[in-house]
Amino acid sequence: MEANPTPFATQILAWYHKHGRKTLPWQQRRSPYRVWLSEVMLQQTQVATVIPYFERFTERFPTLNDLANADDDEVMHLWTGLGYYARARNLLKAARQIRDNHNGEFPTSFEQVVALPGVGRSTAGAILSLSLDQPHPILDGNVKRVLARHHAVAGWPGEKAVENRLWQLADENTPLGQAQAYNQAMMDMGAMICTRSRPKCDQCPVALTCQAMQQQRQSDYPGKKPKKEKPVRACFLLLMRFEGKVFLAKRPGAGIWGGLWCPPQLDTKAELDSALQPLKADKSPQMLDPFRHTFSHYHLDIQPVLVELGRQPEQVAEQSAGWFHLDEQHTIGLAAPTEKLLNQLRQLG
DNA sequence: AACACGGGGTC
DNA sequence: GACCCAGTGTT
Repeated sequence: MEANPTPFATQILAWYHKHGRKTLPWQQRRSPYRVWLSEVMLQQTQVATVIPYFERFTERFPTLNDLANADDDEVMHLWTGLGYYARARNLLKAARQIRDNHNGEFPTSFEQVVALPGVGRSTAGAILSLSLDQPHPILDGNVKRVLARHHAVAGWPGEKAVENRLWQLADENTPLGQAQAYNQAMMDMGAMICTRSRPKCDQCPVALTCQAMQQQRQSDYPGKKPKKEKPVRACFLLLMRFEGKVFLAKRPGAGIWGGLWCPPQLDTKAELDSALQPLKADKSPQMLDPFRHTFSHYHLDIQPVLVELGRQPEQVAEQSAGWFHLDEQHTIGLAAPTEKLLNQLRQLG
């Protein structure tokens, strides 16, 4: 960390004061709680997507304590569609830790913040610098791209050596007394100027010293992740409908769609058949349009199967499962494909 | 269809 | 530390 801004930081700060973003929702009524929530939502997710989620979330849970006392399903419900649902589970876990171990006050030391579930080095630095102007560097995807290009850091940032070099550059350039403005500036630079494709180098405040620009190799930095073939898996999702209600079961906390409500998933035709066997169906099961859902590490080809039931099976005893009215308000978390399927059912009538 | 995006968990 | 896991929007 530098007491005096480097020439690079000076240019970045000057650009920020003229062109940076200062009206994002989490930049208003700035607090560690609001910045933490925004930073967790912004992990893997773009600003434009996050804004409406952030607004809904903070309206429902204005304070850390409101979140700590929230119902799990309601938190997952407000996260529906954002993806990476472990983030929401960690968020709630962290809120309860703060309530129980820190008297409900958001911790202000780096060690305490980075110890919260779902908060790593970069997110902890962002929370403390953006909300309290503490001097910590950050290294999110935007900052990585700006630094990798400016200093021509070759290689994929997922490799430890590359990541270490980028952290070193981030640390060296973060000005001690202006970490808040500088870190926000670097994120804005990555989002607005030094974009992944077609960077706006003509508007860049540090173009003159940019190594990638000098080599005309902007698109070579940062290095790309080595690609692996994604395996394809397939499953059936069983949509049982009875009097406008559909059957959903809550998935276990670990694994895909953890903590979300989902129609029964059958991995083979045999499993599907035995699931259909005991049902009193009005008519034969109907195959809906199949579609592909891609996770970070595999493709899932989903064949939805709709069964209209003549009566409601007595599975009520089962915990964490139940019948949900398609046309009534609910406060449970759904994965994006589940939401899509329920909307299809509403359309089908 | 390929790509990008921080952190957790497990060994 | 090295490795695997996790969803969605953009390009």
